[in-house]
Amino acid sequence: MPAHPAPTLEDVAARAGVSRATASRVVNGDPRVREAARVAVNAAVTELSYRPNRAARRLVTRAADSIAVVVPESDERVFSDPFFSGTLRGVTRALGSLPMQVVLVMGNPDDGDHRMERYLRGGHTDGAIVVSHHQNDNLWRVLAETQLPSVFLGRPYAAEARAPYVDVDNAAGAALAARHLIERGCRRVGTVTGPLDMSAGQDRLRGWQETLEAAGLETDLVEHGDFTAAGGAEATQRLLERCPDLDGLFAASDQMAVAAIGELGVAGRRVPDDVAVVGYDDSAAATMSRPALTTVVNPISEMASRAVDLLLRVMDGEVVEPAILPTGLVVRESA
Amino acid sequence: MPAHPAPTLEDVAARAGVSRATASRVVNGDPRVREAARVAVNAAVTELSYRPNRAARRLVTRAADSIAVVVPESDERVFSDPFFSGTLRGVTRALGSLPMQVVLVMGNPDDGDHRMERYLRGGHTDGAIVVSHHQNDNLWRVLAETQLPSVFLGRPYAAEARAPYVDVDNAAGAALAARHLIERGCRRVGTVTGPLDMSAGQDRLRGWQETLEAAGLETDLVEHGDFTAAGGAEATQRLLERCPDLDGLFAASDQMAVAAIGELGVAGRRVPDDVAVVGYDDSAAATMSRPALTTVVNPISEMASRAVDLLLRVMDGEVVEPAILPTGLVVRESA
DNA sequence: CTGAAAGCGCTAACAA
DNA sequence: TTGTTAGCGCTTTCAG
Repeated sequence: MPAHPAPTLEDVAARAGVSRATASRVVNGDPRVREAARVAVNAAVTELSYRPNRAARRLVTRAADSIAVVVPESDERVFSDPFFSGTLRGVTRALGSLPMQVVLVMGNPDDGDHRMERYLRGGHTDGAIVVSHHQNDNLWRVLAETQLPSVFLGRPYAAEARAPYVDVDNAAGAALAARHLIERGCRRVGTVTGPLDMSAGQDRLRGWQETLEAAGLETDLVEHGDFTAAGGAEATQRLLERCPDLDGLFAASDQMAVAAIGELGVAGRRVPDDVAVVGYDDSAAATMSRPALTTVVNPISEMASRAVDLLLRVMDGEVVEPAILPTGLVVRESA
Repeated sequence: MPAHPAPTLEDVAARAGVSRATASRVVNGDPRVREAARVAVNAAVTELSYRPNRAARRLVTRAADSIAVVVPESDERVFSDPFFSGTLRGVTRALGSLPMQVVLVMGNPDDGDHRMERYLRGGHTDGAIVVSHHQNDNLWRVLAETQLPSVFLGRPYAAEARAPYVDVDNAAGAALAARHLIERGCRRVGTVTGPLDMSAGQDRLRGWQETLEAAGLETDLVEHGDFTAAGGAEATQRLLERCPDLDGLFAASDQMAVAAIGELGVAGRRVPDDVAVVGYDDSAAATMSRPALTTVVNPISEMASRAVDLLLRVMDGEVVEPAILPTGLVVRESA
């Protein structure tokens, strides 16, 4: 076995004929070093293929170096919903060139396996962004207890969770969708909701409901979905059974909206002529769908950058306020 | 600003009235401590909400604590192909309760952005598992230069890459598929390949080719795909144009096979009656597809555990041999 | 511009 | 069973 102990800064310094301090300066790009010394050190570094020991460096600089993106969902969900890839991408981008690792922590805390909680309590990361928080996942409690700097992407469900968050006004977004449907002339407007143990699911339902009520329409056409295509398809079927003369539909995610359009097609309804459909997210699927989806904008990557921004500040010990981002409606073909 | 400096083991020890060493023992679960001391220390830990400093611990134990799963693909790809979620899940499982972080490093090295290389060279992780390595991604070179312990999941394309890997015999798998098609009576057998800048793509093509040749059949019906559904659909269309009497099809991934079945349906062909289709991966999509997919088993999660196993040993300084896992064919409805 | 020296917080012999 | 004592490899004053 290569009993080669990894070369240390000491070795580099020796080889370059300078002190450890000077070697350190060169390695870290400190300008106050003579050219000759710099060259010598750099040469030694490559010859020895020296790599600084992160732990040692970190111990003294006290620099943070990893944040967790926490997603209390099965890895299956995580990898099939574009929402998560968008978030992860946004986080990565926002971190830019900061030398910080992003650790993706997935897992369903419901099914007895407490790996996520253990991980978070283990102090393996310097901060956390919680992405798809549900009513019962207790994440806010764990986070509060460990005092791990953290921010929620999406308002936490529990009011006790006094953690900073970034969100959009989901109710307002849903209201936009409902209003568009009503103004289009729809009178039997249904909705396929998101998970109701998430604030986004609740808020979107509420926005739809209040808008319909204000217009004097019935709000009984509610079917529960879970943001996934499969869930959306089933919910649409149920809606169609209950109300064959449905003429407008608000789905709380694009994935569900696309599935709904498929289901509607199977049932012989034309979109938007027979049933107008509005989705939520303005994901890639919205433009690729036939007909293209009218949908509410969910600024995922902005939310991700804001979350990173907040988190960095929390890690700095700052006290920050929640951020609410604006939303809007994109009108395409489906409504 | 909570100018609170984080409590150290020293503080805990003081509060518990023991020495730092004893406190350390308690924190690390060393059994050789008196019950009273243990209780006192634990109390102090919670009161002070003490969390060990990882950097300090690591500095002395020299224990590794994070490995990268490197995927030179766009995040879009990564999040839409079940192969990657399977791999990631397998890696996570195999790591079990080892206190090691898994860092997902994605990115397309082709498009000028060298973040991945920088990251790898930055020494941010203690090892790497490279998942979807392409001919030109130069990963093996970077890895060799940095001497970062690493293993490839899938044989590296470049012969110069003398890194350990785990793989299945992709050619044998493809041969299984081709033979099944031939024995079924197919005479005009086409294939939709994977990316040909990956060893898996190449090997599967070769296995198909050799088997057809051995049976005295034509091997001209080759269309290039890229493992994705969209790529598979397009390739199938081209195949159908070139050869309307196609009666057998081997697709190098389940995603492409499912897309092919869809495309075949659009073109008025019945599966398997008019065209028999065999996929590759035995992913979840294979059982959900209508008709259910006959497909070659790709033991993703076993490969992932083996990769972890090898990597751990490489990180220990051991020299390891590549591992080749067995494969097989699962016959369902599509062929 | 450079070097000497002082730790960062922790674990692991070694003694007691 | 416990405490004492050395560092782990690095950065950073502080003198020179």
